[in-house]
Amino acid sequence: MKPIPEPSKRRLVLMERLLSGCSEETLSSTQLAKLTGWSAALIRRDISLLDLHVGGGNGYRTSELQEALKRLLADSAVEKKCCLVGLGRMGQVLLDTAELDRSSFTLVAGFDSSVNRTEVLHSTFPLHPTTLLEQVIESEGIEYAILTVPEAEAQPMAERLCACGIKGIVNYTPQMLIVPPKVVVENLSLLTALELLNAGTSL
Amino acid sequence: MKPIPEPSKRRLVLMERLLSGCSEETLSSTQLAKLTGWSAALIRRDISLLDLHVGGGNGYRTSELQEALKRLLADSAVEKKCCLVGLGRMGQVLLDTAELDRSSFTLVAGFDSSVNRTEVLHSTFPLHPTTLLEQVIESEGIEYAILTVPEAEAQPMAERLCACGIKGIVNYTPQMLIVPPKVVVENLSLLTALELLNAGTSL
DNA sequence: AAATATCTGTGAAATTTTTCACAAAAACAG
DNA sequence: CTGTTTTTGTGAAAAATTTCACAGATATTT
Repeated sequence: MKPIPEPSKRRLVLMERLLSGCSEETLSSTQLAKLTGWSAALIRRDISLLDLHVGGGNGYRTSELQEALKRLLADSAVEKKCCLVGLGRMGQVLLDTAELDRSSFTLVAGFDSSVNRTEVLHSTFPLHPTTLLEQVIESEGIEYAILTVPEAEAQPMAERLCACGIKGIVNYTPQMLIVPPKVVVENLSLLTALELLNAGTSL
Repeated sequence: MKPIPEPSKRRLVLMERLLSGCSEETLSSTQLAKLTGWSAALIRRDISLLDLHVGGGNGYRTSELQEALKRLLADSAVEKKCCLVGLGRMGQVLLDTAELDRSSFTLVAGFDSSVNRTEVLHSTFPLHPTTLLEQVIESEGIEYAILTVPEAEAQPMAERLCACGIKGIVNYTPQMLIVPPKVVVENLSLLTALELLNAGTSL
């Protein structure tokens, strides 16, 4: 498949999120431009990556567009297994989040260095001590990790995750992770986000 | 001040985060390239935006570089006031996060539609019912909002925030927010992050 | 202090991304 | 069915970003 430009990927993901909360029957590139703030031409070129070919006339049928986006972005039917590493306050909130329910991502394991926590906490999927990290990730075929450990443990834990073949990490700590080129990281720390906001408004 | 390219901003923010957990005395562009995965030339051009002018020889002094980054990114000494909108499970975790402690961002108010919550929860800063949102934001001069309300309330709440002059929103909901061009949004939802990871590894 | 080695800062080239502009496709009206 | 309107999809131009390559600056060695 032809490679998709990095900026386009980010926009397509956001567009899919936009559509999931949109009630319009059809949407033209101009309408989408109004909603997103991106130019209509850019939106058309992004969507052209989906090979929809609706031609002219009315814009895109919302459901069709969203379906195509989901197909491209989440490989649709294929379930992607994820694990939660660190079951402190933040980890516990994510334990039973409904956010992934209608997606192709599934939480299948949680890890914490405190056996107390892994035994006391209640969850729909199994919780293990961190000692079993490598073993469980490999046997379950887990692809993505959600990192919610204390800042000081973030880098060492990232290294263990990379060593056992994880493909991507959602990093909730403010520490920037150093990982091999193959591994992708998305940073979700509050501090990083605020710095980006501030850079966006004032620079 | 000359405008900073969008991709550079994101890298500079991450570089600042990297340095905060780095023990080296000095760092050359080549070393930084190894750590970050970006090219050395790109790193030099990004850093040149800081007007450091260390010349040749050894690389950059880590502390000096970090200081310059902080100065550029967070406007250093000036405190930026933030508020937390939505005090559910996620909001409660952020209520007493230490993450912003050594930064120039300060949480100065929390809001929730349930008066029960605003009265029962304990915090170092005042918690208000959502009815007072506009009033408190304006009187306190709050610049940034952290949005942790249920998905269905995200868009209406974003509109209220924009209407009272907020400059940026950290969006913890998976819903993409529609905001005026002046307002900046950073999306921190788990689902969005996983979709981006997946797009990064497979497209 | 001269020679050598290392590294930054930056024009200029290369590449990537976005915008422009318009032909062709679809809807619709009379 | 013909003309009018709307809108997509996409070459080609423009703009933005990244890489190349090297002069010049700083450190180090002999």
